[in-house]
Amino acid sequence: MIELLSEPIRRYIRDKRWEELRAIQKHAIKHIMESEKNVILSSRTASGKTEAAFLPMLSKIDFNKPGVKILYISPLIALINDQFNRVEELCEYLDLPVTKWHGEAKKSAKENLLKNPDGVVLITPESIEAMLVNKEQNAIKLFSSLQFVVIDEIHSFIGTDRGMQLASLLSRLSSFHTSKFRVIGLSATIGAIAETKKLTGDAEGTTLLRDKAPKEMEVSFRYFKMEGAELPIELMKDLYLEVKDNKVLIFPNSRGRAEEVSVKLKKISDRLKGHSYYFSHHSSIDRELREYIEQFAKNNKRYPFSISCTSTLELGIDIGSVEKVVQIDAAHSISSLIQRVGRSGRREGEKSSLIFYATDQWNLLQSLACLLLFRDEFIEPVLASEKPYDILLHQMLSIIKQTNGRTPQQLKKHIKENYAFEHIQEAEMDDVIQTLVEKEQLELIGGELIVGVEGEWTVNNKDFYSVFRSDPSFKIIHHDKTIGELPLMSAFQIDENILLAARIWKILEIDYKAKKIFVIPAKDGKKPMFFGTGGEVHPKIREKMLDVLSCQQEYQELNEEAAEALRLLRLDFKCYPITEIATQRPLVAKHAETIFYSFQGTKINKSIDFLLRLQGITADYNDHESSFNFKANPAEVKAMLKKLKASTEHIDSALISMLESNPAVMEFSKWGTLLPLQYQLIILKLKIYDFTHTEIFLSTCEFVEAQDGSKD
DNA sequence: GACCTGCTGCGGACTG
Repeated sequence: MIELLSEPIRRYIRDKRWEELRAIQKHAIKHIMESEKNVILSSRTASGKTEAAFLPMLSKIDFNKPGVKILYISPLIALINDQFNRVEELCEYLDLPVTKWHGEAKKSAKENLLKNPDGVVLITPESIEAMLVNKEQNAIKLFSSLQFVVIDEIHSFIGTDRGMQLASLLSRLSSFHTSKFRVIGLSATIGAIAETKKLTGDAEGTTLLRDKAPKEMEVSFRYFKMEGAELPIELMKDLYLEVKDNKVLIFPNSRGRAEEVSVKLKKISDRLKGHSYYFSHHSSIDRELREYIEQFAKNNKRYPFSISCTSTLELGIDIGSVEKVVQIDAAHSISSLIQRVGRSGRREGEKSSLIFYATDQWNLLQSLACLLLFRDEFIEPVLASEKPYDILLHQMLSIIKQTNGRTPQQLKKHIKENYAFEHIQEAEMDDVIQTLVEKEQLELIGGELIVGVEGEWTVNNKDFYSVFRSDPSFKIIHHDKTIGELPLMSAFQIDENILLAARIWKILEIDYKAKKIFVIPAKDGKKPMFFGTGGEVHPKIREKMLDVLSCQQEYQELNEEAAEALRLLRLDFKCYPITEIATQRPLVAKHAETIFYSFQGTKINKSIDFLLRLQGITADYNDHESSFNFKANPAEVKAMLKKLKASTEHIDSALISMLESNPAVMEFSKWGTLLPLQYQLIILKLKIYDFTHTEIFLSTCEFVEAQDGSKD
């Protein structure tokens, strides 16, 4: 395969003394060198995907064409900085310049590139947006003869607003071109092949190359029942013994819990004279501090460490030799579990090691279901929206600013040529333009649309370039040093203690105007509170949970306490015999109450909850257990649930009045709040609810009641 | 019962 590569690249491989190319690299070289198609490369983390893409790309590019040759797009700045060194080392063999272009990159480097556009540019989607909006000329100068576009961690864009924005940006970049650039996508997990291919703009012209070679994995489950709000001390002691001599990542699912874990481990370690390398890593921790932790984990070979983190350490930079991954309570998705497991045993021949801690029966069941689906190679399928009206609105504003004004016809022509919006009709574009004019985001003057009075505020704000929302927060400061940022909330009080960056702090002073909180170290404290919107669990996970509950299979990975917890939960459901996992659901009568276990995904549960409220029926809905608790007998509950199906025709008007009375409902979509109500409705029904599958579920659902009749 | 991501241009003060 090496003979296909250019001489300088072969020299690079010789100098690196690689004995052999990896499987994904061989395939990538063949496909990139010998065809003109787009390519998606999928193989597990640390399998050399970056080289798999760059070795053949750099062999194939035409050096005689002017401008930047390869545009590498990454979802994270940290990843750009990490990849820069690898790509630069490779490009030195070709005398090809490599430039970082993101918000924190040096301005001088960007100016150099503009003077002499060439080589490889590493960029974020938001920086592309900013360049198009503010300096279209720069974008033309740099990017009008691109030969390759690389999208790293491509799965993180699929099915998201940011992915739609990226598709639109690629389409806008390609309009500067006379010839086509090829797209190369890189990922460790591909759950939605068709959607991933679509992101390139040419699904048919895209080949997926996948190396599925599995990694050996050791798994164990532990069970420690949590009473109250804090993790059980027994769990912490067990966890301490597990982590004290190893390099470990701990995923406890929330920032508050991450702080609780690192503070408590540190305390135990202090008492037992263990090491002190216990850290927390999440978005509220100051960037410099996070980088220090990443560098420590990456460069240190000798010392054990434990980093208690959120999804900040799921993607991106290689933090080196992690020996164990600990998951406390169920991960919210399989794809996230895959990324987390992939963080350990990254060296060739090393095993991955994964320990699950569950703090209640339902979390145990969900974790087990996730592991089984993971082994079945199931990944949540993600569907990109065919009608991303909110992203359309944002891109319309962006195009008008970029072009200094366009007639409505010209604007619509841009949109029609943009593959991100291929399913949106002209009449729908007219509606969005009209609402932008009504809200003075745009203004129609002399037949031309320009940025309106309100629009000036929108497009000239630095928050314009992203499609995701960011909330205001307070800086936490100790001795002029920023430790991190916490979301704005009234609960902050002087003398109160908070946990942040694996330490306890006492609040000295709050400066509301400057949004700063001054702190000093303290001895004891509580978790910081964070606000979230609630996780979304896929229906397949819930179905698997019901499957595990209904069968008699025993699992080697469960320790004694975990096995006992599962046995007891199975016992609770023993008299509700389920044989059809797809349709049968338990209806549990208890005293004067009846509990309906839907074993459905979060969207369907939310839809059922909404329909119940619409009927004026009160039921206590708990997504964690996927249950609805009614103050009624089973016969009444059955009748109520069957009747729900009939109420679906009133959904739209009910949702519209909800949007009218409470516009905050739409805040999950940054640009959606500017849309006309009927379009807000469509986005709401797609992103938060799923009435279509709810209706199917309710009409096929068979309620299973207690068989022995002994349950009252 | 959630998590994460990104950022221009300009004026003015300051540093070497």
